Amino acid sequence: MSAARRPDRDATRPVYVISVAATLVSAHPRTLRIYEDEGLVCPARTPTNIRLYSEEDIRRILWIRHLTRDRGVNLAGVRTLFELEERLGKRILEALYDEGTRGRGEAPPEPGSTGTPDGDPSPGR
Amino acid sequence: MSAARRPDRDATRPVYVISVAATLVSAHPRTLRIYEDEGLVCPARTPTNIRLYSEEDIRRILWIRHLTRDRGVNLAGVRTLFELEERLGKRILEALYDEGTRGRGEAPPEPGSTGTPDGDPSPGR
DNA sequence: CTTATCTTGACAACACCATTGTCATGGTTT
DNA sequence: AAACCATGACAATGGTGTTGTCAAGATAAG
Repeated sequence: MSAARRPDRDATRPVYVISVAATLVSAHPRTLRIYEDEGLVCPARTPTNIRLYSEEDIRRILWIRHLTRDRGVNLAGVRTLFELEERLGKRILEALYDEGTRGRGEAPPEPGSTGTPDGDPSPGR
Repeated sequence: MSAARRPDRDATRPVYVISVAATLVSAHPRTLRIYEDEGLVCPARTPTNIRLYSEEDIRRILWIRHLTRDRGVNLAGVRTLFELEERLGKRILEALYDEGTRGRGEAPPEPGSTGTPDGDPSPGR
């Protein structure tokens, strides 16, 4: 217990540099910078301007990858969905997964496929 | 029993053939057929298989036009947004509009009641 | 110091998508 | 008969997503 009081395990703590983050989400570092330019993810920076991604950032990117690759949504659509979620203050995206897994075996929750232990990109383990 | 609410003014009543509907939303009839193929709109059909669009269909198409043209969302994104809205059973898309109007005390969603002849949820045209 | 990795910015290739448009053949409406 | 609709096919245009590279400079770690 008391894991919630350990900042070194905080999901918001920035830890991964861009090359590691890119590996975690099976994307090119170039792609991650584009996501940032598009305002879809905002990794922290070291005092010397180096990007550091947190676990939350990774999960957010995995959502982007799922929406774009599995559902064919473009970045503008992802931005709209994120904006909607923030505006409603709810995890509305989870509703998409309930449908995907229950409706039919169309979209299994497995966006990553390069040995990533994380099979669930939904924010909220 | 019949016509208790003047069905001739029901927003769900199919009235417009495709050429008229296309004019109303400033799109090509070809585009409207694509929307239907993509499952984004489902106009009624006459017994002889002619498409007839209702006011609700028109408004739905205007949402598609707004999302695609003004926000750059692709059809897959529109489908996801519609799916999310249907799954949550709320008019979540209206939350996107508050951003454009910047009005906090916007008119509350009033489902089921189409008392106003024109709610005009469509983008400024 | 040397090496590897990071930064921004630009350029580009590849495949895919949205929209409009046309053509053809045939059914429907007026 | 004329005008419209249905389906299906084909294509052109412009845009997007992703990856990739090259450059020049800053930073981290050996």
